Amino acid sequence: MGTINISRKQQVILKATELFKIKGYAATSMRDLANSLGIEAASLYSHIKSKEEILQSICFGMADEFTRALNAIETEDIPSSEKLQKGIAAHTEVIARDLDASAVFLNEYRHLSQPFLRDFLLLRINYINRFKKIIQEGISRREFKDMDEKLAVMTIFSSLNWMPNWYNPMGELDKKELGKQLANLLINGLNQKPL
Amino acid sequence: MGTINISRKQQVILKATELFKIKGYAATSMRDLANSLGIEAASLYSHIKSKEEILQSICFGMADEFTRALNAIETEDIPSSEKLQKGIAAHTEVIARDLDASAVFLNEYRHLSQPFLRDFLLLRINYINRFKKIIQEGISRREFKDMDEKLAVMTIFSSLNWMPNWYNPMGELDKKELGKQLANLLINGLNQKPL
DNA sequence: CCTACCGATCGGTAGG
DNA sequence: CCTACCGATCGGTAGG
Repeated sequence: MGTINISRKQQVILKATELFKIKGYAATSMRDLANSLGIEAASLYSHIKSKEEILQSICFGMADEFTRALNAIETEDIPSSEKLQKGIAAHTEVIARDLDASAVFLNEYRHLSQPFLRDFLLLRINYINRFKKIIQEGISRREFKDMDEKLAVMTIFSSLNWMPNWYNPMGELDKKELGKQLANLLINGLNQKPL
Repeated sequence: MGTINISRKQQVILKATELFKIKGYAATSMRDLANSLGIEAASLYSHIKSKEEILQSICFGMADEFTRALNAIETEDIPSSEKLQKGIAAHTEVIARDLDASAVFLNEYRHLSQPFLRDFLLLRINYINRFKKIIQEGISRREFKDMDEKLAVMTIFSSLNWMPNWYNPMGELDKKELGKQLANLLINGLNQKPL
């Protein structure tokens, strides 16, 4: 339970996150993971209880990050478009901070066993509903156009959640700028504003 | 090679598509597939050569559908926003026509072995670049706002490609309306137009 | 962190 | 489409 053990466990989880992203959870074996850490497969089990425990810690850890990022924004008394813009920026920030873990969170959660899968899906639906409320509010205030709410919220999430598949943090677009441009594109569209 | 064999092979691929979507390619065993067809695992091999052959036929079949849907649109002499709107509608139509195969195409292609993976990725990058050109054209004509092109094209694709995760063809939003609303949201944004 | 090993399951073949 | 079976690999344990 000393510092060394804790740190080693984190190394294991970090490397597993990387492999789960690249190959997928099911196609990543404990031997793959052990090899890329330079140890034997059996040795992993002095750090973690099971393969799934790693997936659980990634999925629920990220769920917690997303949830907390939204907490501050939700109750502010500002226009819906500003609230949405801040929500998008917060979500983008969490993803950009850890692209590998985000990819696993987004694509591999389905390999959680019960009751973890059920719990995870509840957290996710709650989070989505909080964004949905912001959009509904904006529509009822006639700030946003009157459109299918599910389509609007899913379009926003999909745009944000595809990021791990293309965003290069070393590229010319930095995290802050990315969040701003994404929010602007979704709220104001691709077309030039009329003068 | 009679009609019965061909039809049975299609049944196998159809059921495999469904399972690959739900459980993922790696986590779906040939015994899972055989069981859900009511036969023994070994019997599958009189219809298909290997597990991966199924994945190949799904991935390359869908790639072909997407490519062909775009062909007619590209060369029309119309405003960029109209071209983009038609491209989005065509892409949406292909996805909505087969949500399961689309999900496999989008998420499971990475389990293709070489040289299939390489070929697949080439087809995909070509397709994305065709959309990118439409956007670049619109920006240079000052029809679209001046923004990061990669971000714009990735945002559009992500919105379209998330559909298999949420769209219910039995719901209140029909395919045509979906394509229209998606294109409208991406091109004009969520905000109300100023009067 | 290792050696040695477990029962279960994998994709696939032989032969009918 | 089946029975019978293959070698390889899986996640994980015992014991040190």
